[in-house]
Amino acid sequence: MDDLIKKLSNAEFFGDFPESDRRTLAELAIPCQLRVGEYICHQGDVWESVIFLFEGNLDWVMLSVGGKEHVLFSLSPNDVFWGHSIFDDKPMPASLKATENSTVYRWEREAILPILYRHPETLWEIAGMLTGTMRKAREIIYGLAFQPVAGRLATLLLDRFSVPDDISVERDLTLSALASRVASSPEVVCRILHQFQTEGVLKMTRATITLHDRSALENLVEPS
Amino acid sequence: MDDLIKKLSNAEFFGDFPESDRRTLAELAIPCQLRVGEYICHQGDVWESVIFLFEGNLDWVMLSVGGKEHVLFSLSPNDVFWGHSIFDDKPMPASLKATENSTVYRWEREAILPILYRHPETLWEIAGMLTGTMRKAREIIYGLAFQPVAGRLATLLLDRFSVPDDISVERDLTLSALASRVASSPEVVCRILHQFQTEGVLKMTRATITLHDRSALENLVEPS
DNA sequence: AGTTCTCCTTGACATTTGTCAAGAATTTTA
DNA sequence: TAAAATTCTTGACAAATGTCAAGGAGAACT
Repeated sequence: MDDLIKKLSNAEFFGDFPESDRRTLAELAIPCQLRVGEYICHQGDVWESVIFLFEGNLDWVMLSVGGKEHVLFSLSPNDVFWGHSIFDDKPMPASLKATENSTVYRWEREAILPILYRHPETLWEIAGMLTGTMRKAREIIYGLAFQPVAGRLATLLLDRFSVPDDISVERDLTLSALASRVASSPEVVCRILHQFQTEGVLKMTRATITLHDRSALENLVEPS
Repeated sequence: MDDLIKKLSNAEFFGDFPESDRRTLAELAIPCQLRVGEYICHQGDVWESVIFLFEGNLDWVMLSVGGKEHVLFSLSPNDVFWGHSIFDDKPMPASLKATENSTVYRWEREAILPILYRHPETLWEIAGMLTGTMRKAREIIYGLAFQPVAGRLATLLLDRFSVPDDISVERDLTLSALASRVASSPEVVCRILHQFQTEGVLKMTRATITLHDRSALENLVEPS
């Protein structure tokens, strides 16, 4: 409990609240334990909740009628996520799925609104956050509309290699997981990765990927 | 001027303001006349403005490095649009381009904020509107990630034929315009439309499209 | 150690989509 | 009305992507 209060002080929105409000928040929080693969919210449900990810990892996943999945982004520990339904009472446009065993604290709209009203400036922050999400969505649309799979994959890899001097990363995503992030199939992703290897851009083992030519990836993004 | 005040009373957000605030808004408004093809805001610019579309039509257009365009949505008369930069001071992710000669009223952030602060509930409405925009973005991503061009085109046509008993619509969009809305090329759109015609789904003349089989289009959307 | 399971890899092939080019049809402009 | 510009249409071809199938490699479990 005290642990939660401490963590909340570093969280978006709640970090600027006075200690007393954070305490109230912690008291009202509904804890949820999620196993890998479990969902905390389902596409199509009206879900008027806010969550704080204490530990673990959640993917924001779109499901197609045909059963395919597209992962738009992930939540990491300390992230706060506002269910769309809170703002407009409509069904959720995607699902939140645990990719690791996760600990989540959840608030219902009715529980959190009174606290929120005490801090009008938070609403402005929320607008900023929503705008940020729209920008992310725009990047995804840009990739899908203008870039081939190789370009989207390059973007994803560059994101993983974001620390400039860290040339090696663990292969923690399966080909299927990669595919569902670039809206393609595992086979195609496999081929493109090996093509990168053939071109000397990177080197793969079963456990890691080592980047040899960052600029080659950068040139692949938005080629012309 | 009085005309503007009257129109603002039917607009989102401002419609619930007291008359006096609408008057102030009208006084502060910066009028802009746009010719077809002109832009009111450019992708990449920091643009801290709100606009009210008095007359005409604006497209929200993404430009790729390669010079291609993707139209995400359009603004119609009476629509209010909040520049992203207002909320987070970052550059605009797309451009607003006039597709007809248009009359627009614009407010700078500094001008409109004081009025906004008098109506805190408006901030909640803004959050709802931003959420709606995110839902639209999600639909676009869904189409690009899971549906072939024919499916996206079917969606677009169904949208045009939204009035159930109106079987005929004007062809006011060129093939290029259609293509830039489904992220494809004019040739491909042309072919698919003719294919629809061959299948008896619709009939085209140079000026109109007549729908013969609505359910065929509906079945094309999210096929399996 | 052996079995089972998942994941990776690759080839072959079909389908979709993009692109170029050329000519016809139409509209706009002079 | 003639000329110019745009738009539509079609064929031919290339490139990208999806899909199926089969086998191999490694990890997990018993």
